[in-house]
Amino acid sequence: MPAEDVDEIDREILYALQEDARTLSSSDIAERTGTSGSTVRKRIQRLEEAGVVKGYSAEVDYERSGYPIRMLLFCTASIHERGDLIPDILALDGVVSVQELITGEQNLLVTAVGRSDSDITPVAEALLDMGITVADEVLVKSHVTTPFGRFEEE
Amino acid sequence: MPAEDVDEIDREILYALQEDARTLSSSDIAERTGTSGSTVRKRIQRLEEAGVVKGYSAEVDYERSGYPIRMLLFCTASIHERGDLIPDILALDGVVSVQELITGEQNLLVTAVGRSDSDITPVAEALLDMGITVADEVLVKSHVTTPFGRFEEE
DNA sequence: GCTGAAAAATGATTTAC
DNA sequence: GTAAATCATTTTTCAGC
Repeated sequence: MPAEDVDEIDREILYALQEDARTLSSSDIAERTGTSGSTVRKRIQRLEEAGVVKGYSAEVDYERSGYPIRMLLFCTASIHERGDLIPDILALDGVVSVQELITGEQNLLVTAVGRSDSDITPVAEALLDMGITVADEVLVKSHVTTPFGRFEEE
Repeated sequence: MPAEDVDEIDREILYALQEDARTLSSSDIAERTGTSGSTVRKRIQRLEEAGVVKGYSAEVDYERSGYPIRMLLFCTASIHERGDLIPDILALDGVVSVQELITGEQNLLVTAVGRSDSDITPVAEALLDMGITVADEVLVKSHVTTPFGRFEEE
């Protein structure tokens, strides 16, 4: 499914599912798109199979669940190992996301959460053991996300 | 609901909901926790009301949906305006997340997506109009997240 | 606070158009 | 892409532990 095949109705479906992936039924979304529940159901299935929808996840406030520390680890990995290391990095306790960076000083950005700074130290050590240099650690105070659908003026 | 009141069963529920927030029913999760569907349902409600669960969202592969560019914008805002500006930043076309940074050179990290670099320019301009300095722009090649439950050895 | 069971409501699937 | 009928699930409610 090429990206061009994602049309306006698909974008509305994607937006709705980003707002509320658990409660909204296909029929609920159909009301917003002016289509039918059947159509929405088929389109969602197509979007899932195409990997446009990677999954559905609860947004957890880690701070309120006992993990108030959120740290960004800016790292450098050897460029030809970097991709292969990502699964191992994701498996480390506390790591919640990994991004490969193209421009900038470092080429990896690892985000980890913990109960205190001392939970982050093992992550940094494990990265070093993998041959990854941790160049900088930045503490995050707050983190908010928002759904994205389309650009308003096209 | 203080963070201490999130017990092991709650963490299992949170983990399950991070893995699949749309398909898993309370009864499905109950099987994994060794409790009943009724219990899981009540606990989910409690976690939602306490704000531990902020919402449920589809994880969209923006690249496959027509927005292949993902950019990190490292910014500096005046510290006493920063919090108030976040809703305005989130409202900008293409912005998908905003993080307040404590340590490091900059105090804001804005993530934006777009069809090309030229979609990011208006975001940077809008930030400047808000009095926010964009110090650095880093292009992201890939971005993966993973659920987090608890630290293995406590 | 947790459980289990019945009733009620809702969503998914199938089929045909 | 839509619509209707059927089928399967889930949520709700509540009595009981």
